[in-house]
Amino acid sequence: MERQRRIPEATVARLPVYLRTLLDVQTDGVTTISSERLAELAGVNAAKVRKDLSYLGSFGTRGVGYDVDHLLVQMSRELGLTRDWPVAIVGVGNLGAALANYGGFGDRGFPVAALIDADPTKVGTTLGGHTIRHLDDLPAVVNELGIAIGIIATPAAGAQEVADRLVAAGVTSILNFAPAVVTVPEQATLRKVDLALELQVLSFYGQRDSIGSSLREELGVSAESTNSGA
Amino acid sequence: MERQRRIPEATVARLPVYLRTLLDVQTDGVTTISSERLAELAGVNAAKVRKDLSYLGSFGTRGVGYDVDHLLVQMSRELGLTRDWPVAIVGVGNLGAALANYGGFGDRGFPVAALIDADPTKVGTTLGGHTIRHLDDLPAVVNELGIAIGIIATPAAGAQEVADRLVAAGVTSILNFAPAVVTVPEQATLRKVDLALELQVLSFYGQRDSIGSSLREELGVSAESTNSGA
DNA sequence: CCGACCTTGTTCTCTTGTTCACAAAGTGCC
DNA sequence: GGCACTTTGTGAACAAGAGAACAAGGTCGG
Repeated sequence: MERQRRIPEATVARLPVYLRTLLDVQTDGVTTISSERLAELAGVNAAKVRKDLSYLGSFGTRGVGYDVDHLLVQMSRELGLTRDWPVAIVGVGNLGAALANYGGFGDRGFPVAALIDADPTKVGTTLGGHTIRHLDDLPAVVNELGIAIGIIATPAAGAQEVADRLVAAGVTSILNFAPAVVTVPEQATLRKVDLALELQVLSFYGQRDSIGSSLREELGVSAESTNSGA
Repeated sequence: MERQRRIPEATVARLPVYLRTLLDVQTDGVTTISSERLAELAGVNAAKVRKDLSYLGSFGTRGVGYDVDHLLVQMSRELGLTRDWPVAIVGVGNLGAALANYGGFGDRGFPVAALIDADPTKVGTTLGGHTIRHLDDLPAVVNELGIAIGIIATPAAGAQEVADRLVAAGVTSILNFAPAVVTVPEQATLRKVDLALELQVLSFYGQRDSIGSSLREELGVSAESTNSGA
């Protein structure tokens, strides 16, 4: 009987939410948690929680719930959080600098290990304890520091080239902040954070609501409406 | 024959990508574009592009393609980008300050109109041309400045309260950067940007790849692997 | 004016994801 | 030890989304 190790993408994206929730309740001294409670705290459906957790092969106890510590161990292991993943930030402009200074990464297993930029006037300067290296040095930097994840924080125009260079240097996990469509070969994993997109989506639903409410004002009808996201 | 005005959520999230792509090609002087080409530039499937665009009721011309200008007008209208959406950033820490200074919002119809914080030592100070106001002033600020969108950039602990206050003040579009689960009433729209989550998802797939490649090394097999996101 | 060619719009099928509902399994009181 | 109660794990129904395929509609050269 072979282990069914194919975790759906949607589930993978929820595991970090469960993880964070579990860390919270663990801090509060909770040792056991039901799918119902976890669902409530994580903002999802209880059945979904159970199904998601079942992919981990992690067993809860019927009539009781899940052991928080055990679940955390399983989940951390599955997510690969038992080791550090050194991150390189490419593009030290406004956003890149903010990310470099953020600091919220290191304690969570994603230490910022390198800052990269293509601007010669920036190269050599220091930020948050790191000397900015030139984009051309990327392969060396990746090698020296064991970079596992690349964060693209360049303007849109440079994003694809940076992605290509990252992949060429052996970095197969990339997080793109640039407002541009970037593609990577199948071996690599790319995720994106797109501020403008998020705002425009909000605009879309906001407009709906506005139309709705002005209509409602006119008609004197009570509200009812859209929800999405989180 | 009633207009079929229900645009799927997945489509809504792609419209901004098409929009950006179309603006790019428009700059290059392109006046007509086929679904095939648009799909290539936007990194999606051509059939998906056609289906998405058909929701706009926007007609292309068979044998020719879509008129870029016309498509842009339709799309901007549908996304509600014909007006400005003043944004309030709540939480002027590292991230909040970076967002305030970013500036990439204003020119795209999302002017940062207010900065809010709960820390009395920050209130009254100026950043990027805005005086930081106290969280308690939120209702007044929203009213005065016509705030349409709230960005939560506080620590996790304060996020839910800020969301509640935003909604209470009449802001129904919220973008949450705090690493916390936040819920809003149905009338409101919430979207989230979760750095830690993205990195952990990359970690998950990265680990797979690593396992895969060490396995491949051992076995001398050629590569094949996971891709997700963008 | 016709025919070859192109590209859209849409239907159909398949896959992925969500939710319900319930049997199986364990706890703890009496 | 047995029984009432709780909660998991999962099968099955349902919903949403992706992609292939193709007919309908339009262009353009001759």
